[in-house]
Amino acid sequence: MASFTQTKRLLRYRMGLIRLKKMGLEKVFSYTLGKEVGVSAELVRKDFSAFGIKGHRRGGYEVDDLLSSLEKIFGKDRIQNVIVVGMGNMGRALSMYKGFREHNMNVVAGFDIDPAKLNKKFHIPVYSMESLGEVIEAFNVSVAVLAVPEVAAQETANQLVSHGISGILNLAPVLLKTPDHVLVNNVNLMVELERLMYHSGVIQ
Amino acid sequence: MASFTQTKRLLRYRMGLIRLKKMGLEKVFSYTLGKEVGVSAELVRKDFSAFGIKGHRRGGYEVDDLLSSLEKIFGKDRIQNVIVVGMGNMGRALSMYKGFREHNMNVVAGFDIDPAKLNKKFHIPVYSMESLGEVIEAFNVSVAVLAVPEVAAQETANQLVSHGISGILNLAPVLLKTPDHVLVNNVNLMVELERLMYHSGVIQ
DNA sequence: TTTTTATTGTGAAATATATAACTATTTTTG
DNA sequence: CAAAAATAGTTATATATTTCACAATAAAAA
Ligand SMILES: NC(=O)c1ccc[n+]([C@@H]2O[C@H](COP(=O)([O-])OP(=O)(O)OC[C@H]3O[C@@H](n4cnc5c(N)ncnc54)[C@H](O)[C@@H]3O)[C@@H](O)[C@H]2O)c1
Ligand SMILES: NC(=O)c1ccc[n+]([C@@H]2O[C@H](COP(=O)([O-])OP(=O)(O)OC[C@H]3O[C@@H](n4cnc5c(N)ncnc54)[C@H](O)[C@@H]3O)[C@@H](O)[C@H]2O)c1
Repeated sequence: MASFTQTKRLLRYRMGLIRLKKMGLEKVFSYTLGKEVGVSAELVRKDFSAFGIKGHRRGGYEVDDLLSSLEKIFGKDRIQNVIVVGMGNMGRALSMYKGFREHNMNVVAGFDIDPAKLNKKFHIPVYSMESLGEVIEAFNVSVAVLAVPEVAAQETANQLVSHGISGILNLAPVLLKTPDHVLVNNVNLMVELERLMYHSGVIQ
Repeated sequence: MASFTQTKRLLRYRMGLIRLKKMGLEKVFSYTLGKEVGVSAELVRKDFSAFGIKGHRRGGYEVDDLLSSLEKIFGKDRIQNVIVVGMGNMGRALSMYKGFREHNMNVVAGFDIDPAKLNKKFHIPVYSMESLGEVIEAFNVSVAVLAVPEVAAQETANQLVSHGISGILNLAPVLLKTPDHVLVNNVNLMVELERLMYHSGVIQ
């Protein structure tokens, strides 16, 4: 299977292609797309080649063909259901984000331990943690976004795993211990900001 | 200078060490810390070695020494001021996040183009874009978080650059064109979720 | 005190990732 | 129609990153 980094690029090509298509482009060259997403032309071609995506020599790639190939690779013909656990500042922001829906990811429900956060009339329904199993089954959910405080992250992850979740997008700044069949993708915004400061020369 | 990936690890060591210290640890071994943050023991040692951080043969590393070394490297003895541009769902969540302050990053102000979002009584003051230069200068800000819609991202980034910002944490799913002296760190949460789905075997 | 053990520090090897250089093919031009 | 130009596809090379292997050394045990 593709590497994690390569997958990231392919998904960015897809986003870039959607933009280019909106601007009226019907075909792209490797360097056009590369420039759009910040990747060298050679790497664009290599990535496509690795996935068996063909262009036309001297003619570039058909935008629609590329998009449908990528759509197939990433299962974008179907809608993927997702849940958000922890409906605080971050969880609410994510649950209201329109971008997910536009890319066929559907946040079907939120969960929280705090009774004050439970709300059936919110943008999406927010349930107590007891309903986790039920909702996961009903909506055939296998991926969850974890947005609970650091101290609760591991315990909550355990609950998710025990209810059959196999992918966690973890926003808490802590490493989760999970079984091998569960994949965790950590996004640590503090670290992202801190290293930006360091490398942009703000420090010292 | 260190690579971007290495810096990320060092910052995660720091967070892990803070946790371990809270749990009462006074010294750590490379494999203890490695386990805490998900890095091999060898790499932990190499990273420290690369920054001239010394441990004790057979005695591990002193937690306090490590933390103060890392604090020095990342300028954590001073408070770094940050602004958030785009006070929508994501911008507001970030501006209210306590974690930044706990790690000596201070979100001093928010900015928005929408008059309805302007508010001096919010958790942080929210200004119109006209005040950008003034606030950046007053608080000596060099790093900004960009949380405006995709279509406005490039234009807004240009404004930031023209006011002297040299680091941008970009949350919009688009590549920004900036001069060489400006560093952009892109965090694309959609791509992070999509590739989690792909690699966790949800797709197909 | 000597031996054993545990752990750091680091050079060598392996692996992964990206770039460069080249070939093949198609289109365009003269 | 032949030559030139442009671009995909691919192989070779370079660079970056991680792991392996082990010497050095300090602490603990005998
Ligand atoms: N807000 C941000 O901008 C931001 C930035 C970077 C990282 N993060 C991380 O994202 C996570 C969420 O941050 P936040 O600012 O939204 O926090 P928050 O405190 O606003 O919200 C956390 C929510 O989780 C709920 N919760 C607590 N324990 C729970 C449990 N055991 N089970 C289910 N729900 C539980 C709380 O009731 C609350 O609603 C944290 O780990 C934080 O470190 C947030
Ligand atoms: N909300 C999320 O969970 C989420 C997730 C992933 C990515 N993002 C990205 O983060 C960015 C912000 O998302 P959001 O959900 O907060 O959007 P939002 O629409 O809720 O907020 C955007 C804010 O930016 C302001 N704005 C618009 N144009 C501006 C301009 N030219 N200058 C200054 N301010 C301007 C708007 O008034 C609004 O307040 C988007 O690029 C989005 O794609 C958001």
